[in-house]
Amino acid sequence: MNDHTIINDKTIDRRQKILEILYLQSQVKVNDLSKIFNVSEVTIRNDLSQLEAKRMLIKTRGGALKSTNVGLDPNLEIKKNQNLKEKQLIGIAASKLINDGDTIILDSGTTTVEVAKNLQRFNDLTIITNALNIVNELIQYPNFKVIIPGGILRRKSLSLIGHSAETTLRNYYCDKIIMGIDGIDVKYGITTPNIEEANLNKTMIEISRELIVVADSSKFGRRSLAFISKIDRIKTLVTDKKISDIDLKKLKEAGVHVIVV
Amino acid sequence: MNDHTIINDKTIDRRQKILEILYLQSQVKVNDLSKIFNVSEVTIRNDLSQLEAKRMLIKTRGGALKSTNVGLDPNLEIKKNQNLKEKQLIGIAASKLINDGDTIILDSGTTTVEVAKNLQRFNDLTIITNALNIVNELIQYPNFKVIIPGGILRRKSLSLIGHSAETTLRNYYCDKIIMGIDGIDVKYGITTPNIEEANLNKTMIEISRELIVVADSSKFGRRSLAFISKIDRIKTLVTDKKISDIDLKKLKEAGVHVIVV
DNA sequence: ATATTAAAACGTAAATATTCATAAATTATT
DNA sequence: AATAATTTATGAATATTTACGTTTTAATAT
Repeated sequence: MNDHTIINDKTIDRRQKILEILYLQSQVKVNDLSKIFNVSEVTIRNDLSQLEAKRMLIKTRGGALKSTNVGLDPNLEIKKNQNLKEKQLIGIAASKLINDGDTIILDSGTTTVEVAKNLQRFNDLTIITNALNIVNELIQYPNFKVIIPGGILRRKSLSLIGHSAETTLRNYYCDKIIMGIDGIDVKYGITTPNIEEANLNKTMIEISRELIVVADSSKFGRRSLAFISKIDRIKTLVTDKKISDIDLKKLKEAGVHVIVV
Repeated sequence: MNDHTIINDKTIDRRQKILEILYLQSQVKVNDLSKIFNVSEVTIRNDLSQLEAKRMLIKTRGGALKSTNVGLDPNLEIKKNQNLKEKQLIGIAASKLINDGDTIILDSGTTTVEVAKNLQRFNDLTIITNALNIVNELIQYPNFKVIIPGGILRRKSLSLIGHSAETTLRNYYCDKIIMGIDGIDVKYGITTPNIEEANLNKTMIEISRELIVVADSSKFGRRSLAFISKIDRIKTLVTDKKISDIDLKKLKEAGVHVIVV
């Protein structure tokens, strides 16, 4: 496959790269890796054994395959980017639903970050967000008014939650809310794993005229702990083309405008 | 680890340079650094351990990698920062004024960031801050309760200001506020260039039992636009040894406890 | 189909090299 | 003199390669 060698004497770094290659190509071979990193095959086997012991891959004869339960390991940055391309397309499409002058809420989440990255064309937006990684993106737009309701830091989602956040939010009324969610089920509605986050989301929806949901197709059929809203409250849903025909049909029946990218 | 470690100039310089090299090259090796700085590998390993404890890098066998910082803007750390060495020493000294269990306000500013970097030894702190770069540091301490009053983003200081911030703040009462300022004059008091920021600072002082000011010596004799407080409200001031004897004398006469690093 | 066989991949162990953690001794620094 | 910072020294842990015998695979002959 690839002849040229990467010079690298860092064991940990090599193992990280092995994982990256594995995630790009779904499988790796011992002899390939040996050539790529310019180390003996025994070393590569040793690497694969170590990684297998940490359940980050499954060894096979001649190489290794992706682990099935990698999703359980929160440290894997790689997984975060798995549907990145879909999320980027969704982000671009969702940004087109915004008009200059709008007041919008940008909810926390990796998909909504992609929306925040695509706001260059606007001159005048007021954006309310409780997610610090969204704020980080918004800093680049010098003219936007950025309002952070505040609250108690939730590290896992880098968002601010709690009673005071909800109280502050009720002082505002918005044109649109763009919300990322953890699960969407055409029957049960949209859900998220954290109860407090769900409460905040409910408040956000209440103070917004229009609910836009961004969700890649992997979120469909998934049902998380905390309920946020029924499907028919959604005005527009932006997702990718891997959505099933059945889901698509049911969404349209519920009056949801679906944009597929 | 020692709670009362005082770090000298050379060490701080070397560690800062290690970080700079790390950010330029994405990885550093123990043996390279040992040659570059002409110190033993044990010293370098010690440096890397200290920096890892502050979540500024990740140690690997043979060296270190960039921290997979989940925070907001890791590259800003290396940004040019005047009097950095003094501020680092002030930050370490000021952190010793905090007790486990305290509720404190950490104001925005480059010196207060240095305080936030030195809170490893605490198990239980509640920290109220309106500065996003401070929050960025606080993310690393999993047990601290971090409260952000919220407000409108002021990009220049990465802080949140406005009426709602002040309203929310008045719900709290704190043991200590650690405040960074722009100017301090023994006659006129402490000042800052932004009026809204000054208003917020006044509120912060009102809800705090104890005012601690951190200010490197370059701030003395400087008078900014907006007044924050008189000198005698300050309980403790932490500054560096370039402070003049006259200033030092007058501060002590006003009842301010001065810590010189 | 079944047996045979060569190539590929494997595991294991021994030898070597690196890197590490630790503690005691030494050298600044205050 | 006391505290920090650093170095030296040492044994432990980890990483890597080479070597060698075994197992698996897959192609070929029976």
